[in-house]
Amino acid sequence: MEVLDRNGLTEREFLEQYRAGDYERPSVAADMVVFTVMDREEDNFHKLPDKELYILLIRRGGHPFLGKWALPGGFVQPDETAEQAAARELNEETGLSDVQLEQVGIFSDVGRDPRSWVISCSHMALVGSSRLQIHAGDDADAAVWFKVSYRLLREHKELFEEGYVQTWTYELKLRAGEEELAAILNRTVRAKPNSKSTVYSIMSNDGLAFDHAKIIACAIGRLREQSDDCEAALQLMPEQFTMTELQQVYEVIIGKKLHQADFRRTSAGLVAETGHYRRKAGQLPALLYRRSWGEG
Amino acid sequence: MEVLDRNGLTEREFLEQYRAGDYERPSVAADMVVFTVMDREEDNFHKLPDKELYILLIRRGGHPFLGKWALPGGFVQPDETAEQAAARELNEETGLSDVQLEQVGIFSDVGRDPRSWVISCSHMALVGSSRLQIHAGDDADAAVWFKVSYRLLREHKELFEEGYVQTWTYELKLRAGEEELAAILNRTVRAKPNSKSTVYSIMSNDGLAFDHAKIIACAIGRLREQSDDCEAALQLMPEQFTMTELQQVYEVIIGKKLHQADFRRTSAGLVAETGHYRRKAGQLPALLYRRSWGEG
DNA sequence: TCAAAAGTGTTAGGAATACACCCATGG
DNA sequence: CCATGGGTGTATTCCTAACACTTTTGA
Repeated sequence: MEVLDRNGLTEREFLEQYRAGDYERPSVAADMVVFTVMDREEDNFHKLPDKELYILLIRRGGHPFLGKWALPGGFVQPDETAEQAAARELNEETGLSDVQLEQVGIFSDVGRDPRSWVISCSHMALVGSSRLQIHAGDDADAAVWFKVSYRLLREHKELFEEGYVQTWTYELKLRAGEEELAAILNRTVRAKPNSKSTVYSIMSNDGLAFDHAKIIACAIGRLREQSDDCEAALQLMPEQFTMTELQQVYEVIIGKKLHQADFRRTSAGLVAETGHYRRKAGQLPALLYRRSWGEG
Repeated sequence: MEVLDRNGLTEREFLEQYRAGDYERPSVAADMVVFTVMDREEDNFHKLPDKELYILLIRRGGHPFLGKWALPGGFVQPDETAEQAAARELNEETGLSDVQLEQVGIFSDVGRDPRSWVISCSHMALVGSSRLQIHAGDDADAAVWFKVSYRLLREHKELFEEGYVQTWTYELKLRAGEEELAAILNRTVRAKPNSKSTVYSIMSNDGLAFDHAKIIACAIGRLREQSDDCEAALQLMPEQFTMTELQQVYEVIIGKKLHQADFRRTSAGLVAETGHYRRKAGQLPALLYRRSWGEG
């Protein structure tokens, strides 16, 4: 059935004569916060290596922010979705494919890119360290893993008659060799009877390009809050692992310690015994587990 | 300190000579799913009016999708964030301001707009029905509240060696007077050892423009899952309300019934008694409550 | 010998859930 | 009178956090 618009055109005729308006359009970048967890060297022969959270950054080779560090990413092209663009960029830069990408959000602050109008469509990904070594070095001249430290400095809450304003101040520190980047971020929640909004803002920033400190903070926040079970941790594990290793990775992700017995109980449904054991100096042999898709 | 790039330019010199590349750029639309809860007429003098969930749609007056219904929204402009654009559009179309806007996500499927490359940056908002009547009619010639029905039709899970695929099929029905829109949507989760992704897809669609059925489904899903307390419901309430009213609104949002005594216990910390009573025919007078920011 | 991890068991407290009541109202 | 909501009390189940304890290993 042909429907005519006010100019008497059918939809097909309309589309044929359609020319995109010449108003201004933004570039849309797909940026990525790629997380991994790696071991720290340990001296004590008894202790298992501690796990630490890392993200991938790339040193900028041109203006603006020349020499600063930025999230990997690139521009979305007309023949792909934002997710596909992120996956493509990740593959080009690290050789990785088949990783879970999750949207973090849109970052569209005015002036966030001094060159021109660029909106960032940010994603996060979790990549197991066992998969990393395979592809290291591709485009990795300037791509470096930075150890993440993200901690709450202070919290402030002010009550008003009709709501409240609560501010959390975080310190973000990223370290790789000599390089040390730091930023202070505020997360502000403004609650009124009919609205409640969360806003991140950068208070200080040393070494990170654009508003990427904000994107990283959002991603870490998301990582911590969304992980109510160890789903996320399981994505970072190799095929076989001990329960303690899984727990360590999970603890690094959510940023707090758990009790061993309880962790084993709650995550029992997500893993299965392999029957093999891992032997380590000075300790009891540990049963190796694998991911299980049991009856979920 | 002046850093020079490979062309010997300072950052300032670089930015002065910078011209945006002439590769293709998308238009970025800020679309909105505006929810409200309204009463249904009741015949029984004893019963309180039932609450029902509504969303706001606008009839398209031009190609493409002429005559179909679409989410309110508009294009993001260079001097505003995506959030601000959504707030501005909402204000222009309904007169509402000061509402909570939350990001639902980016929708960038290739070909989602037949005219040209348009990416939708979607938000959702909760608006109390008491605030609606004030501003009705502004631009509301074509803006209509549709009653929402969103229910699970079937669920399917298939296990593989290395993961599983789980699909939920939902029926989305929107009704306003004679107008009835319907869509069938699939939510598919693909889990593999190192990735887990959720994808929505439209199986059938009668009356909704673009991929807006998908956006609506995402927003409803978000609404239901995120609401672990009645925070969201409180945003829809007028200044004073009875606990039963609050419970009704909350039940409509999450799509299930709760027990009265338990609801009162769990939400006790979020409200405070006003001391006033509401009298209704055939019932005990009910204590009116207001929102409270107590010691949260 | 001993620090550290592997592994199992028990307990107390709190939240969620389910019922079971009684009260007041006005068509 | 009585359907309906207003409001309170209480038993039960479930989950979680916290603690306690034993075993094994190799430098």
